[in-house]
Amino acid sequence: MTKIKETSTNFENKKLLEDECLEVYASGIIGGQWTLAICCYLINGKLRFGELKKCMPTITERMLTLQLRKLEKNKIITRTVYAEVPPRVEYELTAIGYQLGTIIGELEDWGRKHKELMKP
Amino acid sequence: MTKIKETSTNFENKKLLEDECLEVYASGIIGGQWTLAICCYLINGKLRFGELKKCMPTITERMLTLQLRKLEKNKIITRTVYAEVPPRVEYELTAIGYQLGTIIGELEDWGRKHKELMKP
DNA sequence: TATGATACTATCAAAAAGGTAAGTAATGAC
DNA sequence: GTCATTACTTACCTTTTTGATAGTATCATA
Repeated sequence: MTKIKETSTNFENKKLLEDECLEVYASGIIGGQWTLAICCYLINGKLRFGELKKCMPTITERMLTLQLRKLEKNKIITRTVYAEVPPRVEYELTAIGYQLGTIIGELEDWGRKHKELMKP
Repeated sequence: MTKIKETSTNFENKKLLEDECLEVYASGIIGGQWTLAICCYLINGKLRFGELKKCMPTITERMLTLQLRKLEKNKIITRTVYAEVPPRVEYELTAIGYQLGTIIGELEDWGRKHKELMKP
């Protein structure tokens, strides 16, 4: 998750697919390794950087930052900085972010069924 | 998409997240670059390898094979080989595969809204 | 005998994603 | 003056995913 090379075949392919396939487009936005997890925690209300980190003890600060930036850029969350020391920054889902709730619920149900199916 | 290193931190992190978060688990299964697209085409009925390829002209045969194998391993699709020459292989969604229909629909709706929102 | 169709495999290289570790800025508490 | 706190940033490295290209098997047809 650094800069992407806008000349790669990979980049072209992604763009083409997302252009003609809204579900691929959507999954590209919420599809990062930690993205959905972050949204899950935020769906219960805003959280600070450090609180999110505590929710996901294995994420590195770098990754958390990158994911949050990406989510912010995609208008899934808002970022509010309070001019205090030490700094306080709060993250909250936007309207369209909260609308992921349904999808998250569906994924959860489907995931449960699927996991059950794969058990034996 | 070849063999994974089961000792990497990355692998550990994924496993942990998927263990405690069913939506992350689910998104891991349908989250590949071409996975959802394949499912979308299959949702209208079974297709042959070559037909899928025609649906997605930019996918390489290697990638298509890899994705189909992964989907098969995860019991999202079935693979039927007919003993003919030249060979004929058909892919079809399983029951749990077809149940992705709801999620795909939701993703589509959300994607449309989101795309609209990002326009200006 | 050569060609074509189909559904793959096998290598190798490139790109993207993720991890490690160290450093920064501001300020209040000690 | 040193330390702790918080939310990062930076540089570098490893792992994972994806792409490019060429090759395989089988038989029917030309």
